[in-house]
Amino acid sequence: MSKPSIPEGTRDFGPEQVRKRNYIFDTVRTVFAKFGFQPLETPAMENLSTLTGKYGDEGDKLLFKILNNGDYLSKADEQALANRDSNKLISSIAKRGLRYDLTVPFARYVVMNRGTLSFPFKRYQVQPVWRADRPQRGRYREFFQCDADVIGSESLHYEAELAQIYDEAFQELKLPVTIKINHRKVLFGIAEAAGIADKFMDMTVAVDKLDKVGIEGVRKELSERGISESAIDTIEKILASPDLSSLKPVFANSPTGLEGLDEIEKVFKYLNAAPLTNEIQFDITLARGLSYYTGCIFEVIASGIKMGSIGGGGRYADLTGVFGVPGLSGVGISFGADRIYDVLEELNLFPESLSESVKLLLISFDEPSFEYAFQCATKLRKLGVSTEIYPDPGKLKKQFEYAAKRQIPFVAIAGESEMANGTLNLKNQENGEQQELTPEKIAELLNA
RNA sequence: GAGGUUGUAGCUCAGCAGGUUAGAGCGUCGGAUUGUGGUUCCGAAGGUCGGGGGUUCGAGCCCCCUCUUCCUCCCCA
Repeated sequence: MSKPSIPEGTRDFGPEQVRKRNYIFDTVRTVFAKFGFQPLETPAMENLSTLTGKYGDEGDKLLFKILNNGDYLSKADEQALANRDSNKLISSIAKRGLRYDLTVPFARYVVMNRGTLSFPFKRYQVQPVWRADRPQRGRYREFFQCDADVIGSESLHYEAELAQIYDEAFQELKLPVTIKINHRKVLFGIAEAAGIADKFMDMTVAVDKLDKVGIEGVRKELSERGISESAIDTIEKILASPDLSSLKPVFANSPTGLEGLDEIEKVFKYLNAAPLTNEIQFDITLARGLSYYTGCIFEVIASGIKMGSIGGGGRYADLTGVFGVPGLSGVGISFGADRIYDVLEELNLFPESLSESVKLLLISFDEPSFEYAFQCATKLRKLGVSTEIYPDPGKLKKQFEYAAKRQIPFVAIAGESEMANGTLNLKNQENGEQQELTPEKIAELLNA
């Protein structure tokens, strides 16, 4: 028997970690609810047909597939098996997969329940997703996303509201961030202005790396992707003027690009009326999520720390279309809870109060006083005090040490004299003050 | 998925061209202290040296495979 282990890229969460994670989830959920989003949960596994083809070729590779139950090989594609063609074999031996994000399952849900939903439908969802990526810092194979999406409206004020949600949530978490915004039509506008609309994808992938590899790196990659020198020069010129108004003349011949600029301007107009705490900036190099985004796109970066994006989102004009219901435009954002956790931990931003679990520990000397303490514990819990009783009566030193290690703020001694008086000797572990009180008085004091 | 990297006590790490019973600090447990904690002192427990195979008289150390960690690419939260 070998030592037990857990799969690559997964983690256990101890009591302290769960408390901290819940702090993030609760914060985000509260903000979502305040903006009128309703909770939704979907299964960990989806039919593979729901998931494949939604995230691009890369995404399909990163999907976890679930092997069919039973004698799955009896129904396997003989030819694919003989040819060792894994890709072709999959559909015949796996019909389900683990969810890769929350947006596609949401779209699937909307389509299945379109008859009963009233639009625009706003939902939030906090659940784990799985990706067969190679794990790294801030990158896990199982991680939680906290999504808020609204489907069934093209109103740009939702883009502004989602930016406000980011702003408010990170303000609550005391984590300074930069919210980046761009528009896929603006990206398309660049390609159009450079006369390489057919190479739009290649251009976007390259341009996205500007802050990482610099302009020379981008030029090199554009060139490698078969884009002409003159087009590259145009692109460079556009990238060098990443100001909304200065882009308008450049996009004179790109109606799509102008449309994108207009939409971003409108979002900014809404936001100007109610300034955000965190910085929001237009970033013309921001690409992300090419699979289904069509309008505004967002990304959130934590300030002052090296970590990938901790949030992202955007508008997808027709995600439900692939499930047979076209014409429903949606927009949504996602919080990467695990990365936010890592950042908060590294910057020491979790509140102290999270470590406090039980408020009171009862300790005793012998069987009679233990029985008395047990009764007191029952009474105190009824009065709303989270109480624990030390299981082995006897040496006080040991029991006090337990309280100290567990960081329990109050200890109450149940001894002979206390038993006689119907009281407990309550000690404040922080300042050492001690007083003899009835359980009722103690509850009153600790609940205050 | 490609390349690199890491793995010794619960935790952080030592370890000698390959040479007998693998060490330290912290933590844990017991005692000094039989109604009072995070200090001090004393003592103890705890290791298939990630796992499997190989080379060797002999492997924690060398070779192969595998798992895991972190990193770069890809991509993303």
